[in-house]
Amino acid sequence: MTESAGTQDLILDAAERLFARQGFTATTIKQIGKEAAVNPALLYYYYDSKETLYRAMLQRILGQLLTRGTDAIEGATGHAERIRAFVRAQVKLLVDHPHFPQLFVREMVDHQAAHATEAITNTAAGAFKRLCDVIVAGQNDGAFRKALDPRFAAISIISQVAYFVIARPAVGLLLGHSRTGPPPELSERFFAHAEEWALQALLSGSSATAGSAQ
Amino acid sequence: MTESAGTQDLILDAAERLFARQGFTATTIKQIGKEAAVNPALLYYYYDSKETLYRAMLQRILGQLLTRGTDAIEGATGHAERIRAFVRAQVKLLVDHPHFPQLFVREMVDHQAAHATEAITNTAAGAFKRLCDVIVAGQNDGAFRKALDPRFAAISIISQVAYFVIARPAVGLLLGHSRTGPPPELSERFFAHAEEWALQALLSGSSATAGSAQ
DNA sequence: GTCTATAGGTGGATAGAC
DNA sequence: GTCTATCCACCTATAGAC
Repeated sequence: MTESAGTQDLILDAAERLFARQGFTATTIKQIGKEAAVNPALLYYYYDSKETLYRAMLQRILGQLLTRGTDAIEGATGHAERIRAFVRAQVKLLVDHPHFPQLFVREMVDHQAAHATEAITNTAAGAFKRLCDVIVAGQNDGAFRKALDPRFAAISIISQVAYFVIARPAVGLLLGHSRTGPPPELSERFFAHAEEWALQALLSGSSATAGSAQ
Repeated sequence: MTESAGTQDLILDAAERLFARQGFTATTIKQIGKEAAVNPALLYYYYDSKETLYRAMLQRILGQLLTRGTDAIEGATGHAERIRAFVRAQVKLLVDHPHFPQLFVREMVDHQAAHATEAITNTAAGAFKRLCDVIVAGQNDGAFRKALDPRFAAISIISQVAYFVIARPAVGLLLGHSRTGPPPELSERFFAHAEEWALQALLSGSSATAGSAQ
């Protein structure tokens, strides 16, 4: 289909890189033009304004993420495996779209998710709800603790990997490395840990109640 | 001491609000002057540049956070209570300094924590290490699972509350509310959940191994 | 569709009066 | 210490040739 990437794709790709790295205000039209190797004035042929370009860029990446189902969950057998599959899918998504975490968090702090409201609402009705359903199913089968609020549990599960990639510089420093983040091998180990952690928090049958451990 | 807040404090307060809300580039000197009710040119009497002002503002809030110990941990008796105390201290810190999460995350994405490296390193040697020590102590006493990497466990614990406040608009939407975030009562319940979640993930004595739950 | 040239506006920063 | 006035650089956006 797109044998050679069209001019629009070049522009959107460049905009995605720069907006992710520098944010909306710090990124200039001229930078985007240079990064995309097209004339800056050309951006106004395709988009009405910088704001419009930003929205188009954001909608494109959000669309890519949404179409990408969480089918891995259904494929997995057993409650525990479904949870693991979800975490692995989350990791894969963030690894495949390295710009997403920064764009997402910028959209949070810069616009209170104003441009991503619809996408997040769809996520709430899609992937997030599926994770909640898996948790509820596990609770009904007695595998997972019934005292848990499934929505809260889902957020706790998501937060581990999300925070790890968003606060990458801090995590790097906390783990004794540099602000460029932990080395890949260590990240891999954390992601494996995240699966275990989520499962242990979910599983019923703990011999000690939370309040009694000394 | 500071009967009436000095001009510098007015400026730093205004800068803190605006930098947190809008970020470095989107915030102008004139806005800060207006917000602080002082003449914009006056900022250059106290600070060499916008960059210098930003750094002063950031160092001030980081200093406030660092001096604030995690003494609650030592005060608590029992491994479980120490974990709970840590999470509660984290929540209190973020509630008392509502600008901090946004400033922190902006420093991550905008500068890769370049201006916060020292503060984070101190955290790594302070509060974070204390949390790790509590986990190790619990492991040595057989209360907490020995298979856990204490540093990873600490990050998983921290991530829950951190992500909740950073991604507040998304969390609000996922929980069925608006992008202004979940209502206070719901946030309180999540923070209580976060304590339980962390403990259950830590506690040993789960009857099922993670891999065998069906 | 793509480029040149430039208008119009704003931002960071300074000079200098008070 | 605080304010007025202003300079210069740069940014978004447009007009118009090709």
